[in-house]
Amino acid sequence: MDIASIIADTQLFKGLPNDQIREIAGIAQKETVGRGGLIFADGESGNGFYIVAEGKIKIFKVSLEGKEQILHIFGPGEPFGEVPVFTGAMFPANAEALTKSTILFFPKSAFIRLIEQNTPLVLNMLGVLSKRLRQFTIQVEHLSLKEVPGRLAAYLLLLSEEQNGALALFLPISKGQLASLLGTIPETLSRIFAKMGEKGYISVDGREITILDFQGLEMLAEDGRL
Amino acid sequence: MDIASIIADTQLFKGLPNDQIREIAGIAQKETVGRGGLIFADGESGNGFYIVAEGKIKIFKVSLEGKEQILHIFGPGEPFGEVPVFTGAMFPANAEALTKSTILFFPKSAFIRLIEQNTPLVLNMLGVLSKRLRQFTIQVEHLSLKEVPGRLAAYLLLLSEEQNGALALFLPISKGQLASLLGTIPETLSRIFAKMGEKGYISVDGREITILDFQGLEMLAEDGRL
DNA sequence: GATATACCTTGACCTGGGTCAAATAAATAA
DNA sequence: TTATTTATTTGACCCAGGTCAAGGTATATC
Repeated sequence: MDIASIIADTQLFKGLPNDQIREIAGIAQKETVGRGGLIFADGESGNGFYIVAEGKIKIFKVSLEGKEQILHIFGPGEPFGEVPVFTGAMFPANAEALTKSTILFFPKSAFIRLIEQNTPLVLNMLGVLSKRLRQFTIQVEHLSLKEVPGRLAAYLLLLSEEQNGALALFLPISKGQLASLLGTIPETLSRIFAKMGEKGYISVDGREITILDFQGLEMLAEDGRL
Repeated sequence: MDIASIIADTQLFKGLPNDQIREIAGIAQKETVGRGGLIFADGESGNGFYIVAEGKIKIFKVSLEGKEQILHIFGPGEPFGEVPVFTGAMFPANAEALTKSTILFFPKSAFIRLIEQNTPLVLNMLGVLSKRLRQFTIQVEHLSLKEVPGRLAAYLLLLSEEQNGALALFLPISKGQLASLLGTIPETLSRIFAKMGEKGYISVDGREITILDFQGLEMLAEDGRL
């Protein structure tokens, strides 16, 4: 698959005329990373940003004790690592491939040159950043205003929504990764999955989750006591 | 003070030519809010964004049980409420004046028109959003990877840095607000202030904090055990 | 200056969820 | 398949920090 057709249906570049797309594709460099491969590290200086072409990339922080907190998991079409491009500062987190992945790298200088001539692109970029900002709002809200069962319930409802209302869900990431994404640890997540099963909210079979009590889950996500 | 001179030295509009500034000032509406006044509420649709001219505005979420989590506190020159302008979605949080404040409102339609003609403005806007994104990265990191003493230490160091290295600090917000900003409650914050005093890191007298052991605070902010 | 209204502190107590350890179960490699 | 690594679950235990309750101290209003 060539670069132009990959980027043509990303949030960031959609709606741009074909010649623009080709121009942008011209500055992108395709790269491959193996599972577990580090793409950039917290504190490194960035001279460009990325878009996922294939695979899954996690953005995360690590504490001194080695505990990890996932900030985002990005899939095909999603940009990441843009912060240094517009602030000049360092990457604020780490990026690592969760699976063997193909990514596109957009060098800062060439991209800034493009952006200076093109307003729809710029509005897309603003839209992407704003959406991400809103996601963070929700993440902070969950971390400090909800308990872990509430966060898990909210996550499952989000998954269901993404799969247009399906009740049979398949976790897109491992339970260990999910624990980190929810700001907890695998042991705790495991216990909560078990308890949500016992109480009849869901049934769990490996990565396959079936929602048995949608309304109940919604209540759990809201006021959170399991 | 007229609108043009207020906005001329904001992050967002600095560096723009004078006639541009005047044009932008033309679309802004000055408003006044009393202490405790609500500017917008979580879930409301936004048809514009704001810049603080005078006073202090807190952006926050509230849980069903009424616990509040401050996401940001913005002062003069700082924009807020921009997310709906670029996503079309609702405000993701509440905004309330902490003190009697003057704010400028920029209607969405007029602002989008401006942005479409002007690239330095657009790059400023991208810079502002990116910086805020980085702040959220840090906030999530603190909430899930640090304990409360570490967060407080990091906050005090940030304050010191903002007051170019001063060791005698004055809290810009009440301790209750600070508790919410750090993702905890006043009781816990109070105890931690007391303990940090006993251990000789700081001395506390109302809102006046003096840093006695800068290095110690840095260690506390890093690996966090008090 | 008195009275009301925040704001802050301290104590006693409890619980969500973390740590440590060990047993399975899956997944990947050989 | 078998071996080996990696992911998940379960149990026993513990502690940071939350809740509830009671004073204490500013700050504002009349």
